[in-house]
Amino acid sequence: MPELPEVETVVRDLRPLLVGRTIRTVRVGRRKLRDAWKPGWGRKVVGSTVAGIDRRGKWILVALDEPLSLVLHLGMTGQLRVRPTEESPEDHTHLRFELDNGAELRFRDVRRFGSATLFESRASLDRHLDERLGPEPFGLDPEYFFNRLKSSARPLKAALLDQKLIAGVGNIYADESCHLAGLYPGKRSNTMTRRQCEALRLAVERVLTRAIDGRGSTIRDYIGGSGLAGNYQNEFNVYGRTGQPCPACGTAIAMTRIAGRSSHYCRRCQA
DNA sequence: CCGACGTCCTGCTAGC
DNA sequence: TGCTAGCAGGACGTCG
Repeated sequence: MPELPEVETVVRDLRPLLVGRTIRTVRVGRRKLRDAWKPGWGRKVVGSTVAGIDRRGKWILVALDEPLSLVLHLGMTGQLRVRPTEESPEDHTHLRFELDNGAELRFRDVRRFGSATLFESRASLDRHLDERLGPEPFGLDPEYFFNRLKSSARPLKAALLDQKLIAGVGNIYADESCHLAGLYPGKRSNTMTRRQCEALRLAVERVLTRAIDGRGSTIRDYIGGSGLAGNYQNEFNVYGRTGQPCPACGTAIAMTRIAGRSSHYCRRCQA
């Protein structure tokens, strides 16, 4: 579920609750996440103090005592929250990091597409991120964006979901960005003009910024690090609005399958 | 190399 | 009311 705005919200929510706290114990659930938490990591993490928490694309990076980093991905249904230790954990809670103040960080993920791993050097963390992620969408170089889009015949939708091209965009914000830019998500990316690339680049920035301002979007599972739901789902122009009127022109929003994902758009506004 | 598609997993719900 | 096929915000591997 969570795309960049949701991950950013989780990180901002958790920062004041985690930074400066020391990890006392780690408890691991039986069922495996996509990348299994390795036995032995718990021992390495205990006694570490959280130095910071940040985001890169949809990845959450928790800096511990040098050179350790806890790296989490929420997948489709991941939730990361701090709760009182005495409160019994919900089903599908896979990891619990007990802190030094009577609270614990909990990672819960119903579908288990998420992951939680420990990196033991700055170099290995950087390699992991560099192998998977392109630049962040904010302040993206227009020339880079244009060149990358021109070099591939895949649909725009596939390009926007490609984390190596831009980090952090997912299905919701790809659709919303295409609508704001007036571009059909199935349009071949190598048919884009410079002007269209620029419109798309700015649309992505604007949509993501507004979504962050709204604390992300809650469709079903998403909650922030403090347990609050997002609000941006109320601002959607196309996503999940099949058959409802386009806010710009009133035409019924259409839905189709592009790049293997449900894609929502306005036939009239987007070409 | 590229793009299309299947797969991982569980829970909810639309439709019968 | 009860059942089930299909779908869900992501990422990665495989196939042609």
